[in-house]
Amino acid sequence: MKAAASATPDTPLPIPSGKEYYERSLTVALLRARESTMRRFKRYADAQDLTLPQWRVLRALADGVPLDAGTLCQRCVILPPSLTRILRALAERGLILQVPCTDARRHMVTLTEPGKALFDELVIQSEDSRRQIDCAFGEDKMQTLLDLLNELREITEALPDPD
Amino acid sequence: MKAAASATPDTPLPIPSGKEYYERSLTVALLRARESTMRRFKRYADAQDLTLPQWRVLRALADGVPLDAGTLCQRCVILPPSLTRILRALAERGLILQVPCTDARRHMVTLTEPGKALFDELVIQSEDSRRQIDCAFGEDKMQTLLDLLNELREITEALPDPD
DNA sequence: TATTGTTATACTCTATAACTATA
DNA sequence: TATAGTTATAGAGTATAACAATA
Repeated sequence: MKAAASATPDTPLPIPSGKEYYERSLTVALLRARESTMRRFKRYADAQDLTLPQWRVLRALADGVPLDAGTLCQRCVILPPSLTRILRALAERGLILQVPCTDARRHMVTLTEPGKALFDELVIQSEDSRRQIDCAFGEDKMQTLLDLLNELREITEALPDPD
Repeated sequence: MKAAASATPDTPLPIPSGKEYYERSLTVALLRARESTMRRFKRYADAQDLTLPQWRVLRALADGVPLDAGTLCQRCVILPPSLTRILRALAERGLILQVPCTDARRHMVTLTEPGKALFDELVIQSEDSRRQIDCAFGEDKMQTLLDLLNELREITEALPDPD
């Protein structure tokens, strides 16, 4: 089988055997790491009838600072049409509230008291799972990983657009 | 607002301001890092009329070792019903082929020659984007990140099931 | 009887384009 | 005219349960 392109096309890189090669893909490693950790948290969202994107929105608003739809789309990795539905669902449950904005185009929202309470409840309920992963992996490594992930994102976002 | 639970409930942790708090979530950091990097690769999949899950399946089979549906589900983070559709679509395009297995229950597949060729083409086409991210982030850090991600996954999967 | 996949079904998210309202 | 969101619509993935075939 043909190998991956290399700096010098005359010396193609061999593709190593299965697991080894497959784990070298960054995006796959990110996906699998997320799946294995997220799986442990999803049941808390389920118990509160929240989808994971909905939980991300609550988390993004958790410190009480109102945010507009565009910022929420970016931070929560949700496309605008999805966010529209999510904001409507959360508002119907009384978990968030639209707040006026000088720019009337912007859809600015903030957590209500019940919304804050629900998020705090989720944090408390999931704390054991979080700590379990933290301990098994090591707090130092976890901090290193978080820093690397955020740095990778910032650097990648700063790269010139491929379009 | 109430803060996150802590080891000693009497001293609740304060929730720091927005970006700071939000970036402390592992699963969100994983999602955002994946989004920012994946975005650069998706167009290559689009150009070949492949969805990202389909691309993962090709990648998992790239070294030529046939795999069964269960293994593919795990490695590619795809649920069985989705994989059934994906395998059917890839087989209809002649990119994969079912191979006989002593256990007739198992759906074992391997890449065809056109399948290998298409995957190799994708690797070549996306090589520049991969190298661009690698250089901007640093090869050493990238290797560290990959190792941490795979280790986190292995450790988390080994934890006792929360169910 | 347990395991491996497939089918059925409902829901959510993804993605693009067209549209509305505001700046 | 440009920007921020919403609506419309099609398609793909998510998730559960029920089912079929094989071990």
